[in-house]
Amino acid sequence: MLVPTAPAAASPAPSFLASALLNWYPRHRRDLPWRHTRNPYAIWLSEVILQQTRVAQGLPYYLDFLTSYPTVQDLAAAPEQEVLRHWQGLGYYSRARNMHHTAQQVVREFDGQFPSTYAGLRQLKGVGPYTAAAIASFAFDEAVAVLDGNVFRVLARIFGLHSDIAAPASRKEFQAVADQHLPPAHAAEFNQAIMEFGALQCTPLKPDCLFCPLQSQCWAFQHGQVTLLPVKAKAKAVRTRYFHYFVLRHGERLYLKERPGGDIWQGLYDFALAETDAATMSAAEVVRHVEALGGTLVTSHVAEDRPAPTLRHVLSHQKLEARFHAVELAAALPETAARDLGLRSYSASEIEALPKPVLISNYLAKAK
DNA sequence: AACGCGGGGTT
DNA sequence: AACCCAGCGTT
Repeated sequence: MLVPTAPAAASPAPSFLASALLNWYPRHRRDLPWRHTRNPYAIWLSEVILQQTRVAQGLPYYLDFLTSYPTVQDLAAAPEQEVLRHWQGLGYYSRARNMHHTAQQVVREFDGQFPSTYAGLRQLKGVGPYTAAAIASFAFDEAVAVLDGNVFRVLARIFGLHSDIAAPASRKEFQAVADQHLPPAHAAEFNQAIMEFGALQCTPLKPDCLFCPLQSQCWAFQHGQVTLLPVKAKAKAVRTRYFHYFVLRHGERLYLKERPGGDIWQGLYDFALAETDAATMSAAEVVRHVEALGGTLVTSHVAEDRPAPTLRHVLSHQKLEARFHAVELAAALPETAARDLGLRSYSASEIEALPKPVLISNYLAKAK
């Protein structure tokens, strides 16, 4: 513990950055629902939803989750599949699985109370450095600076920091600067302000430097390097994958399958799948695959004249080209074979209730 | 330190 | 088409 050389009651003068941001924030802040609460559960919910997600995209999910699960006990008591269904369309589904796990842990081990410190929050699954700092400051006024994409960008420009923000080693440098400028008595306000400033004023492209209150003190503006900062390593090229889905129908029911771990969309449901290195698949090969699944086709061939509908789906790290081969079965799949393959038949209303990737939702909406 | 993990909006 | 978003967990 450092012993202050000045009287303990005297707080240091706020930095120019803190002064400017704390003046700017109340004039420009958006009115967002999670800014009206000090409830750690609601704040945690909003922060997990907003990881790598824009406010506009996350807002309806936040409202739905608070309505469906008003308390951490409600969330903990829900089946994981139902939680994933509510999360459907938000992406990065491990967030939902971790959130559900953490809700159960908070109820079981902490009597429903969230840890009230950064270090305590950091122990929770799905709560990393950013989210722990956000909850600790917003809900408990702990003096710890948040570091997210906005903060990296603002600090890089204001102070002319040229370290690659994609490199984990840069975090220490940026965290030190952020902590240095954080006014301990206004931690929550400062954290909200610097992120909002990054989101609205100091934007990635075409920042509003003309009307920026920090213009004269901004290293990047003064040196004409606003467009060059922050420095960020380019993401590696995305790979293309070719999915061939077999949409097996028997009567009014379709066969679906829960996706395993180790790939995209863990815990969500899609159809029987063959991944190949070719975009197309011959009718004969479709028949072969279906028969390998134990399926008996109504007709021995698949119509060649009606090509399988193709949907392209872009993820940040993969490009998917998916063909949907619709097949009518003459009989239900053999029980044991279906179970070994993880395939089960579902009615339309059951399918509606299953968590599904957007790609599958899009196909079902289109095929209707 | 590097990598995998979604989906959507903006330019 | 490229970039980015209130990041985190695993290896």
